[in-house]
Amino acid sequence: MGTDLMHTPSPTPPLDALGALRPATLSRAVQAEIARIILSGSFAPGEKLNESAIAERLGVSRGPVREAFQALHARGLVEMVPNRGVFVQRITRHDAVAIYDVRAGIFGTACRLVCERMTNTQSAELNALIAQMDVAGARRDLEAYFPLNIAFHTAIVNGTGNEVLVETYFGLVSRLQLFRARGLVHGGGFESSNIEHRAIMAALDARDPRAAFEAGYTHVQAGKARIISSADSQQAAQ
Amino acid sequence: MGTDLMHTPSPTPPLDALGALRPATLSRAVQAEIARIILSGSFAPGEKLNESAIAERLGVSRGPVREAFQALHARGLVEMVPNRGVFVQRITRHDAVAIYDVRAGIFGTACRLVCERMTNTQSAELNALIAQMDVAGARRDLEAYFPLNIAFHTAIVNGTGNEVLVETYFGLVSRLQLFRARGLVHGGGFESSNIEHRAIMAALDARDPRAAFEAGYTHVQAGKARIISSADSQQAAQ
DNA sequence: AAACTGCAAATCGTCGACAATATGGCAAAG
DNA sequence: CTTTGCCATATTGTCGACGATTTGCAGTTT
Repeated sequence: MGTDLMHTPSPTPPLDALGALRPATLSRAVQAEIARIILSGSFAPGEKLNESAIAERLGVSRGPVREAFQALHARGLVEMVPNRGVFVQRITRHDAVAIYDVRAGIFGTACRLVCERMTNTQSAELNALIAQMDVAGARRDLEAYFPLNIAFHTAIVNGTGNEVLVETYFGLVSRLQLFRARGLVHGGGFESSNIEHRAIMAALDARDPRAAFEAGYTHVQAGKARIISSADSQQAAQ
Repeated sequence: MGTDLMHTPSPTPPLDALGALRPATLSRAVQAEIARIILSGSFAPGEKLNESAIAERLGVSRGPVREAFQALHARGLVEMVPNRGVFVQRITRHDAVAIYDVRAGIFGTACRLVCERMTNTQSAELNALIAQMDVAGARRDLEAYFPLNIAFHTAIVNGTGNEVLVETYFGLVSRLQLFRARGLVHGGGFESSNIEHRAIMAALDARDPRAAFEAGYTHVQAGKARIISSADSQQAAQ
């Protein structure tokens, strides 16, 4: 009787108001936990993740762990080989370059989109962050500069109001954390970084979408160059 | 003994040469099948997908179906509500606009990246496709024009050699198919479309990356305007 | 000594069953 | 007649177990 899956007249649309916020389901919790561990760098890249071991460690069955693996694979954090298992995604320099190029395009696009709908409040917020970064930069206070830098980028990306863009952008950032987790010093040249932030801000305040894209794109590309060269030197020194 | 998952010395790197090409695992096959059915438009948007029913129909257990659902959720094709089930993703006009904006940024970036490393062979291939589209356009032969149009875009995206960009782009395209599957006539104004293709080509041949981005971005934005207005008129007529 | 073959252990893929949660209908109260 | 609470049903979430595939080792052969 109920197996006619072709013509169910869609009785109840989901209409999930008030969003699914909490990890009510166990799989979600497992996924969040494994993602946290991976991004913290506790697993070596390419390391095998044993289903049974993780299930036992988390006190759950293998089912939720397998579902969590699927989600992590979609996020690009693990690699799945049939009949072999899942491995922490191995990010080569080549991969990192590819991710950065896409991120540059996405972030530039975010700048462009924000430029077309920016409110005075948003502009003030961004300017305030730049000012704070100037202060932190003058003090060479990396611990203060770094979260401000992230907040600046996040404000622009979220400012688009484009949920797809937000998801795509942070997905790429997650994968790059996988690269940074190799023990990368990511401090080099943050003096020039805030100069680029001001260039973005200038294009935004000028309401020039094309210049905004260009400034955002260039900024990420510059960041790519800094990170990649840093990784190369570290790799050579190793 | 074997439960120490923190310090396995990563004995065998995956190194999956010769790639995982075919759905050796059952879950992959199930995922591919469900994705095919969804993208074919056989399911109404927002329709509930019953695990047991699909499992029985495909002759498998519920496990592989659940894993397939996870993957489909990551691809943005279904929505998962805890303790309620999974539903075919409902794409509103607002969502479609958001996806198109991101796709525009990605495709523009693809044009820019291709521009920086384009070979003569690639240029010739793209020009050939444009010529063929001219022929099909003159004949008003939509059946011939459409696959050529897809081939043109695909050639540019693949031409970047950036695997992350390729995945991201086609992921967005999949979601848009979900929007088109609502029974959208997507033929409107393909005369202007090939003019835009020539603009992209001109920027590529001129080796002007910024112009290439702009041409690609504008092209997708124009396509967005065509589809969205078409959807609006159809929705109004309904 | 090196390489190949076969076996045994481990791990993944899949399955059926039980428990928890949501859905829809029915009855009773207002 | 409407509304509210309860209960039967259906469906999802989770679990433990069985079969299939891979891996590593031991023994044998050239």
